[in-house]
Amino acid sequence: MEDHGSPKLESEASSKLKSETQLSKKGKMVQKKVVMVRVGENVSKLKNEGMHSDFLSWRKYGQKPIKGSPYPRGYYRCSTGKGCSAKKQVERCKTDATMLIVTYTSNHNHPVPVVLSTTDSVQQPKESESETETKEDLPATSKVDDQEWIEEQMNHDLGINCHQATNDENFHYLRSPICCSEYVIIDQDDPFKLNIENPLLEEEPLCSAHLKNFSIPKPEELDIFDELEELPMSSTFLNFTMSNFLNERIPVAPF
DNA sequence: CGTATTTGACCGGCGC
DNA sequence: GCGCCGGTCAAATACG
Repeated sequence: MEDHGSPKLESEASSKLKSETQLSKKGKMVQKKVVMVRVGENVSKLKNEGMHSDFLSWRKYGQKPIKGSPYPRGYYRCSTGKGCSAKKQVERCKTDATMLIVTYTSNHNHPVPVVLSTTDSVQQPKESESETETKEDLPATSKVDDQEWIEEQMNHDLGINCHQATNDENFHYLRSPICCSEYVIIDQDDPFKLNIENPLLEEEPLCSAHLKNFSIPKPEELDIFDELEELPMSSTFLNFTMSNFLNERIPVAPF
């Protein structure tokens, strides 16, 4: 779809990922990771990054209105690797339109490109993941664009408050939710419940004040949110997604 | 023209 | 057993 002509001011502010393995309806153990991503007003702009915002190519194969939520849920399948069964679902939090709920299921059956900081290069993928990280599999369209865009966004939106991201070593952590505001761990059973109750939301993390400027949903913005195909993926989200999806490691910085 | 996205239809699981 | 709901498929459409 078309974006809404908004300037490149995407304002995702934070994300949090929870990963777990759970039994599917069929009794199979499936890995499921739920990420909440706080996005700002300009989510529509992110459409350009939506399909490869986590350095993978995601192909949308469905969208459904979800009971109890005013926003539809989008279904995406990894198209980076042939036959890759990795999927993700993207929906907007019914209680906070600025929050995106991204659920990852299945594993990638191909090397997952990681364009993270040098710190990530130290991390090793879990054996169970059966994934090897290389940067060779990067979609040509995302490799450069995302990096450039991420840096631009960080300098614009977060870097001011959270330090200037000027080198790779800082890259990862500077973009972490720890620095950059609200994030919520989603419970598989009732994500919205935790969204409301999570004390973290009330603690006003470091940069939340700044980020809230982007987070206050205005009526016209909510209209935009109705278009879930506009995938507001965040650079913060990228880092968490990639690092956790592969390594189950969340860098925790002291508050 | 090839590829990605949209969207209605279809299917299976679950609760009543 | 039936209806609801979530997830997937696939044809049509849009886009580069």
